[in-house]
Amino acid sequence: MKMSKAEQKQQTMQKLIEVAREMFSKQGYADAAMEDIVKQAGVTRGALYHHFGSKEGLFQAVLASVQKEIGDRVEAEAAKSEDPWQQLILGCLAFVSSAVEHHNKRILLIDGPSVIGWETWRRMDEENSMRHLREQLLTMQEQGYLRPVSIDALTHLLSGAMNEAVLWISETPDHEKSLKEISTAITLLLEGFRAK
Amino acid sequence: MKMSKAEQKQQTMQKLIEVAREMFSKQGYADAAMEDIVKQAGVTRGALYHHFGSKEGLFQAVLASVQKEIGDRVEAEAAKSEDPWQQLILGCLAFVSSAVEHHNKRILLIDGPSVIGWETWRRMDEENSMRHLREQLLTMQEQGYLRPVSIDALTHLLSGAMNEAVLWISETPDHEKSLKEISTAITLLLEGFRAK
DNA sequence: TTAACATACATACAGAATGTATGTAAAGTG
DNA sequence: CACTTTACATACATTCTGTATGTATGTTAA
Repeated sequence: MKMSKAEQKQQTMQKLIEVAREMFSKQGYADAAMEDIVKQAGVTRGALYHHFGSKEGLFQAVLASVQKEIGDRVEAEAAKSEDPWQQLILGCLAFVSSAVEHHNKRILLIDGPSVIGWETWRRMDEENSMRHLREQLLTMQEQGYLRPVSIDALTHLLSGAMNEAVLWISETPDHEKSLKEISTAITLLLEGFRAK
Repeated sequence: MKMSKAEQKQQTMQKLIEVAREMFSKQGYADAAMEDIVKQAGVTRGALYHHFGSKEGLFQAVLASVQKEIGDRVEAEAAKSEDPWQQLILGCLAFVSSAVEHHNKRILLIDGPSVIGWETWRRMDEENSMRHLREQLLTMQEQGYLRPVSIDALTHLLSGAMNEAVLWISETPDHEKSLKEISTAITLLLEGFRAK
C-alpha cells in the first residue's frame, strides 16, 4: 500500500481537521491544546505546523469545513420551491435548523469571529454559507417582491438574527418548540419587507 | 494623604479596568498580556489576581462596565417618548448608534461570548443592556400592540440583528449612511410584528 | 493602646502551551 | 541516477497564566 505525497497530505490534513473540529467544538478554541490534537490524530506537531502554519490556520480550515456543510444544506433546501418568497423562508429555516442540529455552533458562531477576527469571519461566512441569502434578496428586490431597502443592511440584520436564534434554540430545553417559535417569528419578520 | 483600604481598592480596580478595557479593545483578549496591563496600570500581577482572580475575571469586569454604559444610554433614549411603539424603535436605534460610537465592540460583541461563554454573556447582556427590550416587548404584547408571537424568540432575533448591525456599520466607510439604512430596515422589520 | 487579624499588594517561580529551527527519510523530477 | 522538494519528527526557545509565599499597612476588639 504505497501512498503518493498528495494522498498522504490529503489524508493527514483531513484527519487533523476532523480531530480538531471535535476538540474545538467540545472544549473551545482556547482550551484545545495542539499537543492533544496531534496525539489523537496520530501525528506530531511538525505535521500540523507544516500544513496549517499556526493554530489559527488550523481553526480556519476547520471553520471552512463546517460552513461548507451547512451552506450545502441551505442551498439544497431553498431549491425545493419556485416561488422566491418561499425560497427565502425555506432557506432561512434550513439554516437555523441545520445549524442547530450540527453541534459545531461554538466553532461557527462563538469562537469564529473572536479567533480569526470579525472581518475575516464575515468574508468566509459570505463565501460559504450566506452567499445565497444576499443573492436571493437582490433578485427579489429587482423583481419587485421587496420594499425599497438596503440589501446589505437587510442581509446583515437577517444573518445576525438567525445566528442568535441558533444559539438561543440550542440553549432551550425543547428544541422543537423553540424552533417553531423562531419559524413563526422569522416569517413575520420577513413580512415587514414584503412589497405591498 | 493617607488612604483607606476601601479607597485604595476602589482606585486600583478602577485603574486596572480602564487599562484592560483599552488593551482588550485594541489588541483583543488573547493578545493582551496581563504583564502589560499591570505595568501600564502601575501595579503588579499580585494586585490583579487579588482583585479579579483570573484574566477571565478581569475581562468580565471590563465587559460589565461597557454594557452598563450602553444600557444607560438606551434607557435614557427610550424614555423620550410615551408611545410604546415609538419607544421600542427609539431604544433599538439608540442601542445600535451608541454601540457603534463606542469603540469597544470587540469586547462587547466579538470576544465577549467566546471568552466567558455564550450563556454567561447572554445573562450579563440581559441584565445590563437588553433587559428593557424584553420588558418592552412583553408590555406591548399585553397591550395588544403585537401579533401573537413568542417574546423570547422575538427578543433574541432582534438582539442578534442589532448586534450584527453594529458590527456591519463599524466596517462600512460611511457610518452615517449605513446607520440610516439600518434604521430604515429595523423600522420595516418591526412593522412585521405590528398587530393589524 | 496594643495585640491580633485582615487586606492589599509585591515577588519569585512553576507549569503549560505555542511556535521555530533543524534534521531526516521518502517521493518526485530532470 | 543525482538532486530537489515534500512531509513530516524532535528538541528547544519563548511567552504567558496562575500560584505560593512574603510583607507592610490598615482595621478591630479587648
